[in-house]
Amino acid sequence: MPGSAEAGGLDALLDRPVLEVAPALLGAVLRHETLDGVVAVRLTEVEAYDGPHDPGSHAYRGRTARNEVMFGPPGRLYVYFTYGMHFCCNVVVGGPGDPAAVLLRAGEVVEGHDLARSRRRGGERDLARGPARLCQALGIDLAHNGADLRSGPLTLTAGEGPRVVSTGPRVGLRRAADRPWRFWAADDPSVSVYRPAAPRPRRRPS
DNA sequence: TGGGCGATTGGCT
DNA sequence: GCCAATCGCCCAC
Repeated sequence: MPGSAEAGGLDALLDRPVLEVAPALLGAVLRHETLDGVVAVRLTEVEAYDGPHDPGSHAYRGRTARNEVMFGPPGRLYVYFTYGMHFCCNVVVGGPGDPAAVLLRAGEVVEGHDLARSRRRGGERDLARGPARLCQALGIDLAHNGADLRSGPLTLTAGEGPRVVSTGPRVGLRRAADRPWRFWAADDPSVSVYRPAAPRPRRRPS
């Protein structure tokens, strides 16, 4: 099946254009081991952010303290804090100086259900349904920004992807909202709900 | 140096 | 469907 990758093939997987990497990450498993135990999530929804060419990317306006990790080597986790209360995480793609990344938007908990539930409110289906929920279920925060996903407490393992991959516009973006760079496993209940960006109120409706 | 706004979520109408 | 929570980032002044 096209796009499928074997476990351990992470480096080969990430060494491709981000628009190819993103759908290929569907089915991959992100696993986090802490003192509390282990939670692992099989990815069912991701979004591609194409560095300097993409007005929707954090890296569009160049290197800053926040997006530093995006400019580093691939295979690391880029974590950012948003809305004053949530964390979201990305897999860094592309070589140094090419700040592409794949936002991990949703997944299905495949290991550590009890621990994930203790970190989150809500039912099984909602445990990792949405980028901030996924981070919460896995216990990911800013302390994990820049973490190497090949070894250590956080690992990403390529896996078999879904039979059908759907594509559509990314969620919540005002800029470049038309680019269909969101990828998800068709008919998977753990995929998050699409919400277009809230339109900015007109300053002076004249 | 100030202020608008965000790759969101959950609670309430 | 609507909206508050909540604060760091970043651009404009």
